[in-house]
Amino acid sequence: MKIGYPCINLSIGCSSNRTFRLKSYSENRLVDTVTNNLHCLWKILKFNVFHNLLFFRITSDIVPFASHPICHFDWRTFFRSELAAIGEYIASHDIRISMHPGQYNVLNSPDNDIVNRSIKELKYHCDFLDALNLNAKAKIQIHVGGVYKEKDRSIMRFIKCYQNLEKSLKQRLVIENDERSYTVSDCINIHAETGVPVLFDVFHHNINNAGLTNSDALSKVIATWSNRDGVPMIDYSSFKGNGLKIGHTYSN
DNA sequence: CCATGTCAAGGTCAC
DNA sequence: GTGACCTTGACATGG
Repeated sequence: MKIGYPCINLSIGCSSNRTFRLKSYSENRLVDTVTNNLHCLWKILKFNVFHNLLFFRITSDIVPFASHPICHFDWRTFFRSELAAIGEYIASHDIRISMHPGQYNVLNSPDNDIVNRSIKELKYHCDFLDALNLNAKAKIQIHVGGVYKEKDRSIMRFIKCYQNLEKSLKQRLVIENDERSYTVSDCINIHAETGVPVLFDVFHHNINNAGLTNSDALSKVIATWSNRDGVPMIDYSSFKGNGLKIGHTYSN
């Protein structure tokens, strides 16, 4: 089993999440920021290897505004050698990688523009992992999306959209149960139609479990991961007594 | 220099 | 109907 954490390392004094305001966008600003972010990512990964933390979620901010219409910069070519070097380090130390695009990615929205923007953003994540030359075990985790007061049809829209995604993206995409709308059981049903692996978020499940125990949920989600997808990923986080969220760990 | 309002984006719920 | 919340930090403005 591998254990890790998402995005931010509080111990080494750099951030791979650095970004800037859209208003201050420029190519120079982007290059500066991505240079910093990749450099810091590299430091984080080395720190992680030293501490035997072989699972890491790379921040979506690693290339700010990558899928925004304002960005025409070919960052994959510009940073080719750095990206390849980081990818090689990841592969040689057998580090497991995930990414988790934010809540604005909604593949089942009734609004086509929102769906298309979401696909573009997911493609950026896919491009980044591709640029690291990582195999299909490096995953992109998303939630199913909105309910729109018609859950069955909303699930159908997700399935249709997923089926029409290009293969390279489908190979990396996994869905995660959320705390409100789509439970593990819902995700398992979507898996049955699409084959998409289900990432088990224990914390969300304990808020909204639809009568399924942790251990039943666990055995069901594990079965959705094939050899090509790698060891199943689990998202585990906890609350401090006062209700503040104190952190995440992940295992796989 | 520091405090604090705001940041690309959607959906849901409390009020 | 408005605003807080979501993975949370960090940018950017005004003092």
